[in-house]
Amino acid sequence: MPERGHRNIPGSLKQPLADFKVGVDNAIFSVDTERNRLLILLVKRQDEPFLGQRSLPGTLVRQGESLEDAAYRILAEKIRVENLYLEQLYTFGGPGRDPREDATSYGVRYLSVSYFALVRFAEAELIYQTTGDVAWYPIEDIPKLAFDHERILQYGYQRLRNKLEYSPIAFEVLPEVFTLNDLYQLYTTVLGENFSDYSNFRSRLLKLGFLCDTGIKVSRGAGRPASLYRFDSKAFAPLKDKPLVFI
Amino acid sequence: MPERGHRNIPGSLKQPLADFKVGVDNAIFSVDTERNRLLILLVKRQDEPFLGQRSLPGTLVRQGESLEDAAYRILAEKIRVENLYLEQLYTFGGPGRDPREDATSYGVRYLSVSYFALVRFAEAELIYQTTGDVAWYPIEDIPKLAFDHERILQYGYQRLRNKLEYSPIAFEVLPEVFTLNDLYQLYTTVLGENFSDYSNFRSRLLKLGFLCDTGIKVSRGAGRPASLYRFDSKAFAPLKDKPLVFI
DNA sequence: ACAAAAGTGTTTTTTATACACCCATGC
DNA sequence: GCATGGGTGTATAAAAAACACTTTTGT
Repeated sequence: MPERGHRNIPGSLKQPLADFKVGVDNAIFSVDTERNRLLILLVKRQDEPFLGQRSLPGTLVRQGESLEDAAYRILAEKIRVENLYLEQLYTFGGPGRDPREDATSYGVRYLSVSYFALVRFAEAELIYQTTGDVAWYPIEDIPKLAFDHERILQYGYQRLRNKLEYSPIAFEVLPEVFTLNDLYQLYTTVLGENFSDYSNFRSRLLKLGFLCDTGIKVSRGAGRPASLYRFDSKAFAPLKDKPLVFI
Repeated sequence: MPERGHRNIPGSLKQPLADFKVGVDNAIFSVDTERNRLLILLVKRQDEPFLGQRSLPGTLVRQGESLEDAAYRILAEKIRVENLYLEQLYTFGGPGRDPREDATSYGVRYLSVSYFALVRFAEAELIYQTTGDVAWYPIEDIPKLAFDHERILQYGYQRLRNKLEYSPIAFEVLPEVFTLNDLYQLYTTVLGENFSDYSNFRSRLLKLGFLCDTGIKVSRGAGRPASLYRFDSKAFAPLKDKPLVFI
């Protein structure tokens, strides 16, 4: 998703360097397996610009702070969570992406390094300053967002779907033990209903050998009780860096 | 490849914002199909810090210039090329990654947005200021690089191998028409000898249906003349966004 | 007993892998 | 005519996809 435009700057053989503030914006995803919904965390902006509008949780990088530090800091301000997966997403830095930039006088620029995160929904606890300033939104029902955050969100959604197919991020976000149906629900919620048959999904994953049956059965309403499984990261290690597909 | 460390800043509840200069560094790859070598473009630094040392071609972003603009600008300063593939790679921005930063006084920070590029070797023409300031280096024989550029290079190399497997970047970098052996050589050079049998590689690619035989034969020394093929981007379009593997 | 959810197995189709072999040219 | 690289085909193994069926629970 490259940034286009601005290929030619009028009359600038030795334009002076731009000064930047660097922001970090997080696309934090979560899967509500109960209601089968993919959720994204949005905040209501408390400052100008875009005051009152929704945006991804973001912050500006402070002195002495790394990009990832800043990503963790803003995450921790909005949500309490034990388990999460976080990685860098993309950097958006074209001129004019932030209204605080003065278009004419070449003032300070605002660059955004975006991060992608996946958190465990059940244990995630939102931190409110005022009610409604932080909330989960289902991915199919996103309001208009501040800045270029819709683009970041779409980019993150794409990343989530890709990652799910070839890396074990699902286990970062499921409880310690889970049923194979929990796992399947997570996949269907993100990738859609017809990504795979349950029984094929099941046998493929078990054959890979990094899910171990705890022997414990759990009954959820009617039907036969399901086995609880655990992700065995030791057994997974040799599969790392292999061309691996889960679905 | 997340950046670690600096999780806790001593006594900083409201540290002031950091000011940044933003650099763009390009990992520009090329494949010399004649000599079967994967090459990376390096420059000899003309300024402090790391004066005289090799580095990826990089530049600082100027006023009014987008990140991608800057990437194209520095590329165009070092190399003349008609066809290329370019995409953003990763952003490195931890404190202390550039010696120009004053570690104690919290001066301006230097952030690097890296770009990955693949260019057509045969038509790429290096632009010298002084002889030897720009040169191709085989990937197995890289000197010590300035800044954290070794890390960027490794990250780019990984990206190249991944991209080659599931996206048609090879055709951006091959001549307009090419033999299937040219294509195969390119793949083996980047991915290693035993990634696939030639005849299987061949039939898989032809079955995908986006390579069309021009009918023209070309003879290279001894042996039966080979057909020249052309990449048909129209025929490829429907395969886009499909889980597609070339090798 | 029967619906509901879990789990197993079987059949068919497709794809991957490893080769053997034929073809057209230069020398 | 034979070495050299180009190109085709086949036999086997493995994986993907579709789906029928059994098991164990709650009601």
